[in-house]
Amino acid sequence: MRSSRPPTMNDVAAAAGVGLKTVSRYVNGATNINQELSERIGAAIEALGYRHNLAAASIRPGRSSKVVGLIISDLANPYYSVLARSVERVCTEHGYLLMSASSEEDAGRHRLLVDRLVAQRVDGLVVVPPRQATTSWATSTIVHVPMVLVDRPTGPLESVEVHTVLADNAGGATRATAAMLAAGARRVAFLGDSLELYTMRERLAGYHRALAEADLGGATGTGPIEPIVSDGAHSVEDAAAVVAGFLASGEVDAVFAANNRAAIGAMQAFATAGRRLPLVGFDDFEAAPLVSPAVSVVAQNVALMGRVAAETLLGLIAGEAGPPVTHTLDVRLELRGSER
Amino acid sequence: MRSSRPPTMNDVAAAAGVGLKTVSRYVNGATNINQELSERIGAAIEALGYRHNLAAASIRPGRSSKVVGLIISDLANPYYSVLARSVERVCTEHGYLLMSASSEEDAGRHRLLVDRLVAQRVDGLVVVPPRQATTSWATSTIVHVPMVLVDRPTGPLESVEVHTVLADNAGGATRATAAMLAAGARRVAFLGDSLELYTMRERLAGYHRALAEADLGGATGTGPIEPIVSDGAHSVEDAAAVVAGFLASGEVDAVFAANNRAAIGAMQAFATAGRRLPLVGFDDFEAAPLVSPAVSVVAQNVALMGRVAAETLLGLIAGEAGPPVTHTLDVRLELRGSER
DNA sequence: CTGAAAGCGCTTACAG
DNA sequence: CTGAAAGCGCTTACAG
Repeated sequence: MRSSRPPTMNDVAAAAGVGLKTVSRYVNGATNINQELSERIGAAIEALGYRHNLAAASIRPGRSSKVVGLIISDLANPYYSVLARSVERVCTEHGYLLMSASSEEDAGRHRLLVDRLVAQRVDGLVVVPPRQATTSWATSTIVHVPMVLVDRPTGPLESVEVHTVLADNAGGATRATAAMLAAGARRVAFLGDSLELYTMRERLAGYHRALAEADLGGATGTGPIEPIVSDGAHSVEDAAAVVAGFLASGEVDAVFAANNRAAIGAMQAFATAGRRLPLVGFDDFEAAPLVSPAVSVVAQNVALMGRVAAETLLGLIAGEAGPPVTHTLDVRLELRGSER
Repeated sequence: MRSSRPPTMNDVAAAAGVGLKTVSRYVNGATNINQELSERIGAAIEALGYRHNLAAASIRPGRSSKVVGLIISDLANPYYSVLARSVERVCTEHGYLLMSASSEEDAGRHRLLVDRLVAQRVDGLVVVPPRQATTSWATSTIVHVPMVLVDRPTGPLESVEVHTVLADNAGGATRATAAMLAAGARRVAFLGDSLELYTMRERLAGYHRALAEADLGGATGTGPIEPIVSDGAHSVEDAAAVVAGFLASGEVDAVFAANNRAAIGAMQAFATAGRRLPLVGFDDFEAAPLVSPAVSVVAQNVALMGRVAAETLLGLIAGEAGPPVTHTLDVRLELRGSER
C-alpha cells in the first residue's frame, strides 16, 4: 500500500523541472513565484503524492517544531482532560500541535516524559509537577525548553522560579467550610486525599482558617471548634468508608469533601445510611447538580487555568521576557443546597 | 536562560575526543563501547548539557518517529478522553508518544489535522471519522500512513477498506428498548442527536428492531407499536425541552435516550415536571448510578475500544499484513432501576 | 524571481 | 570496537 520511499522535495523539483529552492518556497507558501513554475510544481506534487516533511524542516536550530508538550496526571480524569482541551485550543489558535502524556502521579515516569518530550524537541512544556519529586527536574528542564507549571508549584528541591498557574485552593476551602459553619454546623470534618498533594495541603489550611475565624467571631459561642481531619479519601470507596464512620460516630455534623472523589463517596455513604449531613465539595462534577439535594461545590475555572498556562507558554516561546509570575485564579463557591 | 545553540552530538564528540559515531552508539544504548571512551562521553554529555535530538534522528526514511496521532471530536468529552487515555496507555507500553487533536466534528478541521499529523510524520493514526466528509480523506491518507478508525466507519465516499473498531450500537439500542417494553411500556420514544451521526443511525435502527420484535412476539396484543422519534437532542437543554414535550403530550410512556446528554436532559425534565417516565440511556455517565432511581444505561467498553484500536495500529506499524477487519465490541446493558 | 551549494543533527553502510 | 564519509529531507545564506 505504502510505496517504499515517499517522494521528497527533490523528486518534486526534478519532476517539475525546477530548482529545489523553488519547491521549498512553494510549499512554504511564498507568494512571489512565477505563475507557470508554480503550476508545474503543483501538478508534480499532485502526481507524486508529495507531503511536506515538517520533522525534517524543523531540525535546523532556531526553527521551531510548532509542537507543545503537556504532562498531566491522567488524561481520563475530567479535571485534566478539560485542562488539556483548553491548552489544545490555545495551541490550535497559534498553529501548534499538542503532545500530551499522563504521568500517573509517578515521579519516575514524570521525569521520563519530560526527557522524552525535550528529546522530541517540543517548543515548550505545560506541566503538572509530580507529587513528590526526588530530583530538581524543573531546574534542569527549564534550561532546555520554556516551561509553565499548572495546578501545583515547584517542589522544595527546585532552585529556579517558574511561571505557574494555580487556583485559590485555600480561599475556596475557607469559603466552603465557612458556608457550613454559617448554616449552623459546628463539627465540620475535612475529608481529603493524601497531604503529599500541594492542593490538599492548601485546602486543609483553608479549612483550618475557617474554623479559626469562626472561633474569633464567636460564631458558636461555646469555645474553640476542634478540627476533624481525614486524609484517607484516595478513592470513592475509601471516602465512603470514612464518611460511614463519621455517621456512626455521631461526632461530625458536616463534611467538607476536599476533592470530588471524596464528595461522591460521601454521597454514597449518605445513600447507604439513609441519612445525610451538610456537604460541600471541592471541584465541580457532572452529578453534583443532578442529585437531591444538589451538591454545593467550590468550582475551579479549569478551562481558564489551561488557557492562561498555554498563553503564558506561547508568550515565552515567542521570546517574551520578564520574571516568572504565579497566577492564582479565583474559584467560585456554587451553593446548591447541600451545604445545610 | 537558554544558550544560543544547544550542544550537538558533534560537540560531545569533540569534547570527549572520540568519533561522532561512537557518541551516537553511546546515546542509542549500544553496549559494546570501550569502558574508558564510554566514561569520557558520559562526562562530556553531562558537562555540555547535551540532549539527544529525536526529531533529527528520525528524518531518515524508514526510521520511525515513535509518535502516534489521534484525532477525536473533543478531548473534553469524557467518552473521548477515556478513549484517548486508553490509546495513550498502549502507546506508552510500546515506547510511543501520543499527539492528540480535537476535530470539533468539523470536516474541514478534521482534514487539516490529518494533513498536519501526516506532515509531522507520525507513524500512524487513530481516527474518529468526521461526521460528514465531503472528500475521500481516508482513501488518500491511508496511502501515507497506517490508520485505524474508531467509533465510526468510513463514509460512503471512501473507496478503501480500513481497520475499524466499533461498538454494537444497534444491538445495545435494541436491548435498551426491549427492556422498557418488557417492563410494560408501550409508547417508547427515541431521543437522539442528529442522524448525520453513524452511531445515531445505528441506535435508531436498533430501537426500530426492538419495536418490530415486540410486535411479532405479540407482546402487547393491541396492534403494531408506533415509533416516536426525535433527533433534536443536540444538547442537554434541547433534550430537556423535547422530554418536557413528551410529558405534556401524554403520548409517551418511556424514553430511550440515545446518548448521555439526552439522558441527563430527560432527568432534568423529570425533575422540573415532578414526575418521571421509564428511562434507559446509551453510554454510561458519572451521575447515572448516583441519582434516584439510578439510571439504567447501555455501557460501551470505551477503554477496550481504545486498546484494540491502538494495538491494531501498532501491529500495522510493525508490518502486520492482512485484510482490514472491523471489530464490533459488545456493549453491556446496565439495569439499575430507571427502566421501569 | 530562481538556483547550486552548504549545512541542520543525526544515522547508515563502509572501512579499518 | 571505532571512525571518516555520505546521506536523510529540508532550509538558509549567497549568487545570479
